[in-house]
Amino acid sequence: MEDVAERASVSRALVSLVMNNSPQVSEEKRRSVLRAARELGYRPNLVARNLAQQRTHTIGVLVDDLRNPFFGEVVDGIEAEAAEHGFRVIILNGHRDARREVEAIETFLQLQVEAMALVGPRVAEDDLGETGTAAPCVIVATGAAHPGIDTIATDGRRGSELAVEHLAALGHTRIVHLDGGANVSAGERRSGYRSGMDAAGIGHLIDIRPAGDDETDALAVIDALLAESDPPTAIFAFNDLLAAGALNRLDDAGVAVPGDVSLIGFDNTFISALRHLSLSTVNQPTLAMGRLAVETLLRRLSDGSDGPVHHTLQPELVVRGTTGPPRGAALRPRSPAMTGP
Amino acid sequence: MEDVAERASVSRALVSLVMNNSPQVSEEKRRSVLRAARELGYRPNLVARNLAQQRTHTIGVLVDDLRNPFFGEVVDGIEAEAAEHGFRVIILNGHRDARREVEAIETFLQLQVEAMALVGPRVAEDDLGETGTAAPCVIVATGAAHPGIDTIATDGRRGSELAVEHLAALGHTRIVHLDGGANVSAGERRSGYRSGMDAAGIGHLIDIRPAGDDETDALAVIDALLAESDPPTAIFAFNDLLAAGALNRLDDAGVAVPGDVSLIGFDNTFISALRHLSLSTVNQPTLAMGRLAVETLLRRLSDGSDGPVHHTLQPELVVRGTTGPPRGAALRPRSPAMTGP
DNA sequence: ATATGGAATTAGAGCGCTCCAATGGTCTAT
DNA sequence: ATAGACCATTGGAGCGCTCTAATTCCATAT
Repeated sequence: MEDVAERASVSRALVSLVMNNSPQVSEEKRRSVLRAARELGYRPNLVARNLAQQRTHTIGVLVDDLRNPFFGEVVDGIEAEAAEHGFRVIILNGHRDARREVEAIETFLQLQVEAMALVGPRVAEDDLGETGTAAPCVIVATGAAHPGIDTIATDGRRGSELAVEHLAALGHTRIVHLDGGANVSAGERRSGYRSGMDAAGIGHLIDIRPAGDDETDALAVIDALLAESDPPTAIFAFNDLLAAGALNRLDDAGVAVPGDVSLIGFDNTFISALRHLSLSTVNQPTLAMGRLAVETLLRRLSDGSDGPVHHTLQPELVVRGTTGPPRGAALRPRSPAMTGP
Repeated sequence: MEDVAERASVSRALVSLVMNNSPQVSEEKRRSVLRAARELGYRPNLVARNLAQQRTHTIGVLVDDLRNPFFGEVVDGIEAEAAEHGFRVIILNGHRDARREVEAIETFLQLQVEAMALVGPRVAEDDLGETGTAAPCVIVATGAAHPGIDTIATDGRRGSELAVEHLAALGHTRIVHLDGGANVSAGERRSGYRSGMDAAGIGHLIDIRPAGDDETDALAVIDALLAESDPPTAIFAFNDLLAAGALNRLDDAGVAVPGDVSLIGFDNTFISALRHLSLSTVNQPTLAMGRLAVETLLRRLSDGSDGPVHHTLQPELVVRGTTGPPRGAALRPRSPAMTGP
């Protein structure tokens, strides 16, 4: 910078003004500074600038798992919105591990990010400690478990209800839920399953099986289900990956989907849209979630307003090829109105 | 830091030594500094440290597309290796767009990263300009197109040959290649397809159809193929996503896979492993690629050695459920030795 | 001519840290 | 007792930039 100033025969301060394209610098000097900069291959040092400004214009984004396309979509939304407001985004990987998440958050703070978005974190609110308050922080996609922090989430309860309603409307009653296990969103979806079953008048048939959130987690549960004397006619899986795993296993076992058993997932990742899988599922508005996350952070940044804000977006049912009426449903009346001879 | 020093009644310099856990500080002072730091909630400012040290211990990783699980796996390898060598990794998203990639690289340089790994970049070598030299830089997964820069890649040519060999050995001759289009790796895989066909003695049947690198890119091509009078008995797709799209379409059209047509992809993403798709494919050692990328960068960092290095890893054939002998192959001799009555 | 205001430019302190050279202290060898 | 070696500790300059307040310059008003 020194060199640029000298070559353009101006002061360092002027170079700074030009680099931040301040309006109050004469066209003439601006040109000569820019030329000098180009000739010298000058590149502003953001580290120094950040230190001097005491601002980084940076939002830290913690992603639970880079392999899960769902998170990629949310991050796309975050980046788009951040860019529109002059913020840069840097991404750190949580590796599906609460400990590494805490490390990543600490790194963000040391790097002086101005705000953080945690996408699908696994860390419990208590383990966040004062960390959550050291900079504005929003949790995306795993809302319910974090009452004390701003959150953006799809209504997992409602989403589950939609899934169950759909299955019940098709005539299913033996509907099993493959539970998300340790995943933070599991509780919410489970409770939605419960209330959905109750609402459909089949609360006495509630049947929850611990599984997980990964395609491999489905194998054992499906095997167990198939071995039972009265296997379910429909399965509601915690998420798409789990559903995909279940589909594998059902297929292996020669069980027709949706002929013998209907299957529905959650998330509407592009995987479920692959027509060969053609998985019925519940959509989360990923892009909107990302954008809303940034809006929320910016609001916190401008006014240090009060209590935590929880945004809940509405899920949507996506019916594809893995759900249908139970075998023999055509013979059974589906509603009282159709009971006649 | 000032405050911590005062509270522990030592100098600022000593606090610095403790924070970098230098060995030459007495146990007593160390303790009291750490206690003071804890009590004050002191957190070192990495921005300041980076500026003072003129080092950031950071590697910038540019990812082509956060939605593609393949890249996530490579990044996992990069992070693991980087961490072992005391480097932090920050990730920027290229959004499948060469312009945004160049911006991201510029950002990395301004942020003073010490090295960069570009994972699956779309930018051409020429458009990188002096950028590639401003810091050690390695290109991962799209080797062939960048002769002037260090690269880590799977041998796409060999991988394609493996795929074609496999199909030919099953008895296929009408093998069509769905080309990757604008994707930088397309050329290499195409040429492997060619040489594979030649080697199998069916060079005269070479048939390349422009498609793309995304599941949606397959639709039109498959429709066109099926409408022809002599449709292929086997398809080799540029990558798994494209293959998945093709599978969708074939399925829709009532074409049995592998009964009527065999299908093989490239990348071995977890999608292909979903047993319901059960896509035969060519594996790339993603983790190893990531680790090797970092090793290469570190080597450049330590000795400013000479010309560009190109690491080529070996691909592996992964046979799953979408490839089999062509219909009626049992009736046709597969090799001269079996021609007898 | 002198004062007044505004715009363009600059000097210089300061951001939070590291690192060098210098300091004081303790120990051993002469 | 003195020199030398060695250790823990410290002062202060400096990393590359920004930002405030001060300065210069010019046009306009008095």
